Amino acid sequence: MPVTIRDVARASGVHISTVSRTFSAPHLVNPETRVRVLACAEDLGYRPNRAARALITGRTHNIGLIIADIANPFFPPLIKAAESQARHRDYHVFVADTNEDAAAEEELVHALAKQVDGVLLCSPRMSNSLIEQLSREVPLVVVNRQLAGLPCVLMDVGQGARSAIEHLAGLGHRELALLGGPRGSWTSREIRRAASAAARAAGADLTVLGPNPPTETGGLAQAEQVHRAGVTAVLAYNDLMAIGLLEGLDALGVRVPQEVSVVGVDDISLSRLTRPKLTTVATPTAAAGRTAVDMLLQQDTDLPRTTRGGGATVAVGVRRTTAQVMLQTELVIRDSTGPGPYAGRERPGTAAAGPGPHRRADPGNPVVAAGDVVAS
Amino acid sequence: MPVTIRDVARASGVHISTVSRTFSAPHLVNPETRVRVLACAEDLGYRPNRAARALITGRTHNIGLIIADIANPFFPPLIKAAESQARHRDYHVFVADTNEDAAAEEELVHALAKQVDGVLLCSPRMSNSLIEQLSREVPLVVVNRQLAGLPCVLMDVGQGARSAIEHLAGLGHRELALLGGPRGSWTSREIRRAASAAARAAGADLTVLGPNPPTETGGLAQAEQVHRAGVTAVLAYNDLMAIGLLEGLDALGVRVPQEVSVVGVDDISLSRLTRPKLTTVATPTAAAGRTAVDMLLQQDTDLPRTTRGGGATVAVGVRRTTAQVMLQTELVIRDSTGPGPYAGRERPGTAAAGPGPHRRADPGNPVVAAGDVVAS
DNA sequence: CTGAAAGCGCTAACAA
DNA sequence: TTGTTAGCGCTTTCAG
Repeated sequence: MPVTIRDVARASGVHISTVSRTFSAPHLVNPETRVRVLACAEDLGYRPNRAARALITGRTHNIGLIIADIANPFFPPLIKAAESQARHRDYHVFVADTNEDAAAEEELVHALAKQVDGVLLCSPRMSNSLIEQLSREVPLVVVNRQLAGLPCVLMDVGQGARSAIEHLAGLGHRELALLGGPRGSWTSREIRRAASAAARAAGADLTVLGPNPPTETGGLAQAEQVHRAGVTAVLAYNDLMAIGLLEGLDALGVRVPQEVSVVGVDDISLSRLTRPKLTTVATPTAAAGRTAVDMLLQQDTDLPRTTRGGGATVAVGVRRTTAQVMLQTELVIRDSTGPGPYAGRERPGTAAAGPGPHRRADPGNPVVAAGDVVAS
Repeated sequence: MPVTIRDVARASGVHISTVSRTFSAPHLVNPETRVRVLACAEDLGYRPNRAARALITGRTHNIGLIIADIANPFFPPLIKAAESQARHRDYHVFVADTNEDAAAEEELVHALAKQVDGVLLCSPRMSNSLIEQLSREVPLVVVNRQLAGLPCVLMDVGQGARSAIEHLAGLGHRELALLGGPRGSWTSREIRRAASAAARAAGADLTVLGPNPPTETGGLAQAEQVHRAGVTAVLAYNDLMAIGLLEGLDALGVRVPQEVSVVGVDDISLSRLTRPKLTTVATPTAAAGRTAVDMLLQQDTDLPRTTRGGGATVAVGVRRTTAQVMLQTELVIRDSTGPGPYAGRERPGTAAAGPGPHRRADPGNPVVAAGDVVAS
C-alpha cells in the first residue's frame, strides 16, 4: 500500500536511483526527467521514507526534546517555539516528559539517541558529569544549565534575581526570603547565588527556604514558614511557586503586597491573571527554544556523521563549536510588590516606587541578536 | 561508533540472527546463549536501531500527536498523559503544533505518516471528509470530534453545557450569552447545540456571539458586546476565553458574579487562580490522552502491517474496530456564578444555590471504565 | 536451537 | 546524465 521509490521508478520509466536523485540531489538529474519523475511522484502520493533514508545517510531529521514537566506552564511556549523552528528546517520533534526525574532523563536520552540527530535537554536534573557522558552518545544542547564543553542556552536569571532583590530593597524591605527550587536545578542555584549577593549588598537579610518542588503546591506549602519567619518580601524560584505562595498567604489572611511582597520568575501567562498581578522576572522562553534548536541543527550540519566503506563512522575534522548563549531577563513590576517597613528611610532616592513597569519583550528570530555569547 | 547487532554477534560468538532473536523472540533462543548475548549487549551498550527494525517489521513504535496549540493550557495535560502512556508501552511520541491551522494539520499527517504507527488528531480543525481520507493513509484516532467510521475520544461537553445552563437558570438568569469557539470545532458546535436546547427548556434567551479564537484575547474582545447585550450570564467555549472575559468585564467596571455570571469549559489549572475563581465544566483531559493512545495502540496490535514475499503489504482480515468513547464532564461551581435577577422567583426550589460544589475527579487508567462506549 | 541468505526503502560510489 | 551495485541495521524465512 505505501508507495515506494520503486513505484515511482516504474511509473516514470527510470531507475530507482534516478528517482532518489530527483529528491536528494535534483541538480544531478536532467530537468525533463526531473519533472516527469516529480509528476509521477506527485500523483502517486509518494513521500520518501525518512527512516530508510536515515539508515544510510546517518541523519534522521528528527530531534529529541526532553522536558522536566510538560504540564508546567513554563515549558509549553518553549516546546512550541522549538517545534516550530525545527519544522521550518524540515525536522520533526520527539517530545518526552521526565516528571522531574533524573533517571528518566538518562534513560530517555539513550532511548532516543538512535532515532534523532540531537537532543535538547531542558532544565535537566541530572549531574553535569552524566550529561557530558551522554553527549558522547548523541549531540546535546542544554537549556538552563551551564556546562563547560557543551552548547548551552541560558537565561540570565542571576541578573533577574539581582533586579528583583534591588527592587525589593528599594521599596524598603530588609527581611527577605527566597523560596528555592528543586535540587539539581542550575537556575535555582543561580538565583540563590545572585539573590544572596544582592541582599548582602543592599544590607538586607535573606532567608533561604527549600529546596522545593517547582510547583504551586511547593509554594503553598511554604506560606506558613514565610509568615512565621517574619519576612516582608519573598522571591520565589518560579511563578508557579509564587502563585502557590499567594494562595497560601491569602488563606492565612496575610495581605499582598501590603504585608508581604512577592516576586516570581518566568512571567508565565498566568501571572497577569492572579490578583494581585504578579511582579516577576520575565525569561525569554520562546527565544530559548528557537535558539536551542538553531544551535543543535547548526552543530548537525557541521558534523558529518558517516563515511561509506567499511561501515565505520568517521568524525571528519570539525570540532564541535560549543557556543553558550545567555539570554536577557527583565523584571516586570506588577501589583504583588509594594512598600516595605523601611520605605522612604535610609535609601531616600529609590524607596518610592522603583523604576516604571516594564513589559516583557520577546526577542525576535535571530540567534545571536537574541543574547550575548558568553563563551565559544 | 554506534554499536550494532554485528558488534554484539562478534563479541558473543554467534550469528547476528541469534542476537536479533535474543531481542525480538527470546524464547526461540537457548537460555545459555541468551544470557551470554545479553551480557555482551549490555556492556557494549547495544540498543537495537528501531528505525532499521521498522523497515522490515512495518512498525515504527512511534506515534504522532497533532495539536492545535501547545501553548493553550488545555493541551499540555493531554500531551503529558499521552506521552506517558505511550512510553509505558514502549512507544515514542512526535508532537506537532498546527497553530489552529487546518492546512497544517493535513500536511503534518502526510509528513508523519511513514514515521509512525498512528496519529492522534486532537481537536482538529479540518473537515470530516479530509480526516476520513487521511485515515486511509495512516491509522488515526480523533480527539474532540465525532466521525462515523473512526475511533474517537469525546468529552461530553454537551452534557456539561446543559449542566452549566441549568445551573445559571437555577440561579435566576434568563438572558444568557454563549461565546462560541473557533470555526471547525466539534466541541464548539456541541456546546452550542446543547446550550441552545437547555436554554429553550429553561425558558431563557441565549445570544450566541462568535465564532471566536479560543484564547484569552478572544474572550476579552467580546466583553463589550456582552455588556451591551445586557445579558446577566455567559457560558464561554473554554476557560481561556472565560478568563479573558473576566478581565474585559473588570476593565469595564462590571462586577462578577454580582452583575454578570461567567462559566467556562475545561477546568484548566488556571481557573482556580483567577479572582473570582472560575465556575467551569471540567473535561477529563489526561484521561482523554491516555484513552486515545490506548485505542491507537490497540488498533495497531490488531492490524498486521506487512507480509513478507513480493514486498506487498497485505491487510490481513481484521476490520478496524472503531469504538467511540465518550468521557464524562462535570460542572465545577466556584465563585464566578451567582444569583441572577430572577433568583427566588418562578423556580423556587432551585434558585438558591444550586447543587453543592463538585471537585473534578480525573478518572483512572482503564479505557473502558473511563467512559461509555457510544458506538462500536 | 542456530546459521545462511534475502530484503525492507533508500543512498552513494562507480561505470557506462 | 543514467544505470548498476553494494549495503545502512535489522528481521525473518528456510535449512541444517
